[in-house]
Amino acid sequence: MIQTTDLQRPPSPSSGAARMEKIVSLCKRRGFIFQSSEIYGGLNGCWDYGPLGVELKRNVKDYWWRTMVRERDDVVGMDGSILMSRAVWKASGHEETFTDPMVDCRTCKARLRADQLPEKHGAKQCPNCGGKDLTEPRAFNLMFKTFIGATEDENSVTYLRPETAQSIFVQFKNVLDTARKKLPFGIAQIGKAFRNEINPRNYIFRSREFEQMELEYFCRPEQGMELLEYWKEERIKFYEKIGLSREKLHVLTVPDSDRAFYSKGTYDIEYDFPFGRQELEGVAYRTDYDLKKHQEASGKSLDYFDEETKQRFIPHVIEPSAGVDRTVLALLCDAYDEETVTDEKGKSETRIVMRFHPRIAPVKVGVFPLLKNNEQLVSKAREIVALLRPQMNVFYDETGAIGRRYRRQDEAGTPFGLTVDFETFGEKDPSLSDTVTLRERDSMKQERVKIGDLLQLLMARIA
RNA sequence: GCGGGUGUAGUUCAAUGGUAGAACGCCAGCUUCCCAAGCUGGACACGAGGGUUCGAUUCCCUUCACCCGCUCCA
Repeated sequence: MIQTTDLQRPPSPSSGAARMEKIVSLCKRRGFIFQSSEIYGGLNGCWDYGPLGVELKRNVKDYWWRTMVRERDDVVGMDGSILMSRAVWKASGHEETFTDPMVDCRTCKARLRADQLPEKHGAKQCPNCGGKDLTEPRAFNLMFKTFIGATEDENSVTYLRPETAQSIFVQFKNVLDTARKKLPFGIAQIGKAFRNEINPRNYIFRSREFEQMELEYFCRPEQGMELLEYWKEERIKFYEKIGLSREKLHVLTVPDSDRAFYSKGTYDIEYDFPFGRQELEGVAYRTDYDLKKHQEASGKSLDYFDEETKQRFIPHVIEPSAGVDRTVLALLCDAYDEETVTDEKGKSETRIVMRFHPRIAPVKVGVFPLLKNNEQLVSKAREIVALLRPQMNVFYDETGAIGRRYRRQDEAGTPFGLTVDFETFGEKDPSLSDTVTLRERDSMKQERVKIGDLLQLLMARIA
């Protein structure tokens, strides 16, 4: 059998490592992402966003919020605290599930629950290989434990939230009472969550502090499966609209055996990262599990009364839960491109371009006076910056040759560049007065545009 | 957490048991400069701690971080 190139096949992790290194290097060099606490040697699993990274990330969150909350009648937002009563985590099952003492078998490397190890002749034994060389048991909980108040005792314990979802469930009644929504409706939230991962890996993909964009969409039980499909489709559209390649997006139907016991169906939306195909978002049908748990534990009714049918029941919920940082990483990986450009003299070089969709690009337009030592050029360029700045993120740059400034913006992923030159003042051709060069990032093509038309033209291309 | 690898400027690399070089990038200046041009000048690095040594960026130990493979992964 002849092996052919399969374009659908995810990239192999080995070839992806080199690509990831380039992306990581660019992110540092251009100010997208830095290692947390870097001057002290770094902190495992934590990352900081620099000037460009924070703009990119903010654009992702803003677009999510706009399309998931503001442009919909049936979704409202909230912003919960990161610290919550320990009772929340007891009720949700998080505290119990993740406090098992674990041991490692040094022989076969298996990780085992210390309380479930078989004993032989008084010694604990590995059920996999029979080995007796085991590490000391360690309490292993993915939640970061902390203490509230002055005393550090058992009564003051709580955790940093490992997911944002619980504050939505816990505030379900308050939102229902104040937002005057009828089923089906959703509550959305964007916020930080924390998990003490054993082994953070793959740059910002799995980190210990991360941000989630979650929607809990409440419905009648009989609507659940249909809405699960609906949200899966909506969420794929979202990733396409922020510019991710459709062919790198995949939907995994999570098999019954891998699903949480309370879930009646889960889809994972995956992306082909350079290090392999990995989850961006889970869309899970969580039934009435969460609200029921909190109703039981708190003793407060969390049911819904349907005026039309006179029925009282606990709503079911569909949860599209997306990772912000993972989405940013996917955008960075998708946008990164190298191309060979050859100038008139036949000299070839590599151009690195971040081909972000203009909608999420950190900077929308760069404005450049052709020369910085010419008062006329500089002040006109400043005027254009002032004109555009109220509507979009503009970057002004006057240092170095014009080509250099274009290339800098290529690496930042800025889709448009505007250059003020002597033609702007109609020196040679009066018909060109009050026009500037508009340079397009991806094609490097240039066109001449009237300053008066700039705002409208750029807004149309960015939207 | 286990095994392997790697830590030198912003980035990519070099050299060395005797106080670190380059390229690109960055900053300043000159040039009616449209795709990283040229010239001049400039700033910036041995991840951290300990040990051996007269002397350690170099050798050893520890630690931190990153990468790869396991493991883990609501």
